[in-house]
Amino acid sequence: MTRHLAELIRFHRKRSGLTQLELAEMAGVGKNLVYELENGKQSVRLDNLIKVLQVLNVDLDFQSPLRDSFLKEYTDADC
Amino acid sequence: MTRHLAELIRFHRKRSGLTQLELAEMAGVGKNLVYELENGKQSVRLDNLIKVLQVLNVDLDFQSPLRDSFLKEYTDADC
DNA sequence: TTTATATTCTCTGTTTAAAGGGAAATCAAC
DNA sequence: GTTGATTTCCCTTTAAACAGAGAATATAAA
Repeated sequence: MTRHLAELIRFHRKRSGLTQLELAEMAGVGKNLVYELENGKQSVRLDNLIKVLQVLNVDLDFQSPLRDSFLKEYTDADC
Repeated sequence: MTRHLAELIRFHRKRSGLTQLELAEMAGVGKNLVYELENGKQSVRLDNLIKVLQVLNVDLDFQSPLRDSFLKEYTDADC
């Protein structure tokens, strides 16, 4: 799953014609972090990951197996 | 966006009938981390976030605006 | 009310992510 | 081959994430 993330980042970076260093600078993170992201490091900080993904125009979202219809009605209640 | 994440975690935790402490123990993280997640802390570690989301049966995925058809043909090439 | 439970929010020590530098290794084009 | 660019991987330092404990503040039920 994070192997997938690593490949995704490298894929989109290359597709954007950026080097690791360029991506790092655009994202405002260190060059080593981009290298580590592309090599499957799990324990990166979420905010740094998001900064990198934003440069690549990739956004992450959260999937629940619950039906939308159920979530909606559940949310309309208090909770 | 991370405000959204915070609410999402709290929502699914409550829906699961878990306390912050119980969720933390099931996920193998500290109780403070769950509290911080539910209060929008951005700089959490990705692996810890994933552990919490797994307990709640929420998975995260990555969305690219590129058409799947384009991605497929692009992947079939080298890159 | 009282009691129990949950959450909020502090503090402290340990661990480690991250940055920056640098050098070897890999890759590319010429 | 040579050259230049990129990536890999090392090191050191600094900042901060994290865990765990505890206390104060809700929250809710009896």
